[in-house]
Amino acid sequence: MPDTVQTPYDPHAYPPFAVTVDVAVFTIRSETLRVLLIERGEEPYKGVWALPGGFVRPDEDLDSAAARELEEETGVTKRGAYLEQLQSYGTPERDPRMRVVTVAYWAVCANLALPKAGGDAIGADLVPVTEVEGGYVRLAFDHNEIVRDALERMRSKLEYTAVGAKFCPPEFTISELRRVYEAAWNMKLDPGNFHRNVRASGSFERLDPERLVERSKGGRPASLWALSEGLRSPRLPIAKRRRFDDDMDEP
Amino acid sequence: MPDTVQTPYDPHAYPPFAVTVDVAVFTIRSETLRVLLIERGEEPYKGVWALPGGFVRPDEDLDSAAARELEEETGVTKRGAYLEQLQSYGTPERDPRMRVVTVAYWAVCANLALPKAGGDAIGADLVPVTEVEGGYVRLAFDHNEIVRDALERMRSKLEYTAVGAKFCPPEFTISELRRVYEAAWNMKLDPGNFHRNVRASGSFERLDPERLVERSKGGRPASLWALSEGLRSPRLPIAKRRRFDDDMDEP
DNA sequence: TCTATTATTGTCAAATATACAAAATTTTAT
DNA sequence: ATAAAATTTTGTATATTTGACAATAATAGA
Repeated sequence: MPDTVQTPYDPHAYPPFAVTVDVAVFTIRSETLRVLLIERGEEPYKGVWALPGGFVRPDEDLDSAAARELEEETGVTKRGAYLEQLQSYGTPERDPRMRVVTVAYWAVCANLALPKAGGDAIGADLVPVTEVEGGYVRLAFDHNEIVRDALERMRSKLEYTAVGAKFCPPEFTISELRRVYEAAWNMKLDPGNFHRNVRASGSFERLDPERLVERSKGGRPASLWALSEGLRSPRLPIAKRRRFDDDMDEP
Repeated sequence: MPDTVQTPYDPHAYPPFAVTVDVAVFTIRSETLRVLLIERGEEPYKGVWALPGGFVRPDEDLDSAAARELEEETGVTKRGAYLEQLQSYGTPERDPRMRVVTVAYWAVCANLALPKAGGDAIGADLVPVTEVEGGYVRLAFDHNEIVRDALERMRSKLEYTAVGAKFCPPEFTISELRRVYEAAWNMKLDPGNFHRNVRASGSFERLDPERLVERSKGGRPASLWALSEGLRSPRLPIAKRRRFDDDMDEP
């Protein structure tokens, strides 16, 4: 810009920032979409629930820092999960200590073990996202906003990618996958139509002529399926987020 | 994590980072989608083309910093453009001077004036994105990657939001809007179907019984349209990115 | 006036989605 | 053992949406 005589800012004084990563880890437990929260053991916000996260190390990539935080809190390595950058948050007052910009990530894990407190956390839990979205759980910093944005991104990605499979173990039935969508979107989906969409998406493949029983409760045994290769974008959406009768919320 | 006796990292030593914003400003000029680039006047990468950007000031919001950079380089205020955060880039070696994390934004402007050099730029230009995507223009830092990601996000948002209208002046014809899509996706769209989709999207409204002529070349005069209110998500996609005969590239 | 050009509306067939029925194959209850 | 219920899977009829393209409208320019 046309810098006049008096420049209000010296571009050579790089203002010092701290940079952190925070990760919204989603999983499904007892038919409920949950987010991993830790209870902070240090000021600021000591004793308050927050997303797992921490400072990016001097020689560490942002993605690596997020993967490290993910593994520290869950024991799950990057290969066993889906991890994607969301966006950054950096209002000047978001951390009372100093100027901190956080790079937020979201992750999806299958069958997350009940987390143990560790590091600077005095507690940890898998909290139903309805409690966060409903405002019943107040999080530290701007983490309520981050969770809201992460949920929106995750729910939207379910429509046109195969990321939903990351909520399941490597081998899963189509009904198990459908229950992922039903928990994440809080709505019922038609089993027949969902089945057809999964097959047509081209993102999944049936495991040989196997059958699965164990999943109790009677009914015809289901075939096992797996992600066909990596996590490519499927040609067709797995499911559209539209209403299907039932007592659940509308989208 | 189960911190053992020897912790490999002291969490109280906040590693100092510099934080910048970089903005990929898109516009359309002579039927061509272009991105605003500046020629750096300072080391590193002096004389190399780069995205406009700069350091976030100590008391400045990230969005404000991006809006400031946008206005400094284009003279366009946030109200006249669309500005959205993309994501952050922070590999340790991306800036040879020091550890810099950049928060990338993308913006859409209508009728951008040919930019003047200013500040730490010795040149500026609106470069066709094909030259950047084709690898004919090598940008400073990781800005080639940022432009690629910004393009992908922008093109994808054209499908299900009304952001394309921001390439046009406040009042525009449906054909002008169609040419935005055609330039951005590098493909022809069927005029009739596009017209129907715009009307059905619910994101635009026709300006009273006005007509427009001036847009030379003969033909029936077109109605003027405008974004109906802010930039909400339309109920229906404006256009699907599928082929329509012609000599342009396939999607 | 006649032709070319662009805008707008309309039409029809193909593709897709939705609702729902039916068949297959198991567990659980009687 | 038999019946009933549950669950997966395939199929089908209808409605909706899309894509291709025709038809009409309204102008500029020759």
